[in-house]
Amino acid sequence: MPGKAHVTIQDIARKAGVGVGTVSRVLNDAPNVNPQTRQLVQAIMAEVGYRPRTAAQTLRTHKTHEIGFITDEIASTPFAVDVIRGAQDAAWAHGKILILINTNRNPDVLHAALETMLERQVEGIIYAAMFHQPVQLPITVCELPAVLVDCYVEDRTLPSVVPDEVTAGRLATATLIERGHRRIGFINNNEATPAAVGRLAGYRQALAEAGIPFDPLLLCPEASDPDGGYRSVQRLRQQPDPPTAIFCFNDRMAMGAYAALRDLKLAIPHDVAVLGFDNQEIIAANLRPGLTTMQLPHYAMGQWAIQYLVGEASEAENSHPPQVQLACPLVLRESV
Amino acid sequence: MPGKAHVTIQDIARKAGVGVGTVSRVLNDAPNVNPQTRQLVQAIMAEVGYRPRTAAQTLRTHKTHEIGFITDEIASTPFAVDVIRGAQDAAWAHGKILILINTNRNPDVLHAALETMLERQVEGIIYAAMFHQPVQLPITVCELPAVLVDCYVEDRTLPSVVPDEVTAGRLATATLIERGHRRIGFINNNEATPAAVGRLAGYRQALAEAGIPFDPLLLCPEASDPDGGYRSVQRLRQQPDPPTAIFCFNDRMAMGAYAALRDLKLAIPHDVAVLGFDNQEIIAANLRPGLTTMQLPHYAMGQWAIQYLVGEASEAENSHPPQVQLACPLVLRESV
DNA sequence: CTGTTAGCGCTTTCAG
DNA sequence: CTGAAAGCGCTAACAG
Repeated sequence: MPGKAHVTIQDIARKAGVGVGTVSRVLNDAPNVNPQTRQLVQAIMAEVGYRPRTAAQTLRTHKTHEIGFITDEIASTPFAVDVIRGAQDAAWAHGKILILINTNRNPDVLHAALETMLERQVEGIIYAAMFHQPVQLPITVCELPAVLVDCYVEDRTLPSVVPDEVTAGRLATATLIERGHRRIGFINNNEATPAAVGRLAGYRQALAEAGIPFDPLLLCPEASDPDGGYRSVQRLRQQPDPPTAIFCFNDRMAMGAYAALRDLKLAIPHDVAVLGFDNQEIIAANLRPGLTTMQLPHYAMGQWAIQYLVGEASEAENSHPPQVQLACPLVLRESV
Repeated sequence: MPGKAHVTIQDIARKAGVGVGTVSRVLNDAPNVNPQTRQLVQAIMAEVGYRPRTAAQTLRTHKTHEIGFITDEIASTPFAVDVIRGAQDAAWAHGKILILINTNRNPDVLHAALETMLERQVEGIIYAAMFHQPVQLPITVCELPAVLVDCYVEDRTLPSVVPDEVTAGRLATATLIERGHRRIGFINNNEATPAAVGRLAGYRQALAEAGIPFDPLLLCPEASDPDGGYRSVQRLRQQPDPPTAIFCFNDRMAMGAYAALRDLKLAIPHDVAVLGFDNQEIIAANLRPGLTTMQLPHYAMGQWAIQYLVGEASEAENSHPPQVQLACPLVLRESV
């Protein structure tokens, strides 16, 4: 007598003195079952610790309740986990489970990952990049519903959800303008990413709306780290008519800006207001004074991706794959 | 004629003029197949884009190649993703795929998650906590191989992998001693976690090994945030014989220590050396001078968990579940 | 080396 | 309301 075999629907059918069909029905909460019978069957199931085998159900129904989640690289940014969290929470709420594969930016792995997911018959695929960027994907993705998170394909043939960089840049700048500032410096990332381009557009838009002319002297493209922020502030403050407020591409640059301002004996926000981007708690909440900053909608993007995938069926072949932009909330602290 | 049905092994068998058995054999790289036949079959498979259905294989073989990964809460610490990365990379290397469920510390979700994984017949379960701690788990886990990451059960009945806090505390302190310091302050977390208790033990051990008497005045239990670090340094430096080196429970406290030292016009490391814990890049690499700190083996723990699960079969009912402690490497920068 | 034949455990008509 | 029967797509003997 080998190790105890798996308890099947047959076993419990026999013990209950009913047919397997009936057992299957109570298992799936089908309505047409005699309450008495149902109770009996359930009791026996509980007693023997019966557990349906997912593989068998899947083979029969062709429903896996799985969603593939592929990332280019999980690690890079600390808040990127929020995308996973958002997706995971939403998936669980919808009775779906997440299959996770990290490609480490390796095209071969990506290809294999896609293949694996196709073989598993996942119900949809989420491809998440760790920062807002255009991507190229093997066409295979098209074989089933897919959503891009924090990235998009140039030809827009795949649905995608990204942060609304322009509005965020505009909101950040407008916040500074509302505080009475007219000379607002923008320390931008010197790489032409969607984030840099979008936020700059938003910055100019806010300026225009307030009737403030754009001054190229106030724009500082730099390396997106603390040093870049430090150098930019030095440069900015050397000008004849220096900015009284500074909008930084990210919190790390803002960190450098704080250091530069301190070295220049300038008080925040009294002498110069500073506004960051990313809301990296470790920086934003711990800087003195607390850094006012914009928050990326990572959790919301992960959530949206799942919701789109789950609801997609009802939309039946929508003409254009949606290209959604999610708002970046302002996190107000004491630096403006 | 409905939407094209899935291409099965039967289809390709027919097209190739062979039996399904043969097709199955080439699919599984079985040795006993005529090279000619194999090529033919493979060609046809490629041509029609055949893809084996995982569910069918699983139902038949009872092998899922899945490993469940359960976390208590993904978000809290930014470096926690490294555990996932380590596990994911190792899993992929072993042909296993990860099923991810985040419980948000909800016992009901945990229970349901376990149930789901059992139904899926995962080959093993990893339960990862987001910081080193004892945990309680429903016994269900015992039904299949499980590994605890960054946590353990009090009775040690489940294998677990955690950071070697004692050795880390000893190494950190010894590093300071080597630099010639005799008065070494330890700003510890004021909660009695394994990390706090272990590192303190290591601190005392290193002191003892160097023949330096332990001075309770140099021990500062505090809230593990920048403010706690700031306050501690103020207190420590007020003493008649103040420490010339400070070991901080984490980088955030070290961040506060830097601020306090700056306010006291004390230079790092010239006047006072500072050593942190966690190697949170955003802090450690950006502080001036760069913070020397200890690194938690997150990636390695995730990796170890998978390797244990995969290799476990060969160990055949080992008497005691292993309780592994992984080393925390020292990351040398300029603060000591 | 290869075709045939049983099922894996479950769902789903189809008759009662 | 319920039992019986037919597979889902694949693997694994078992005879050739």
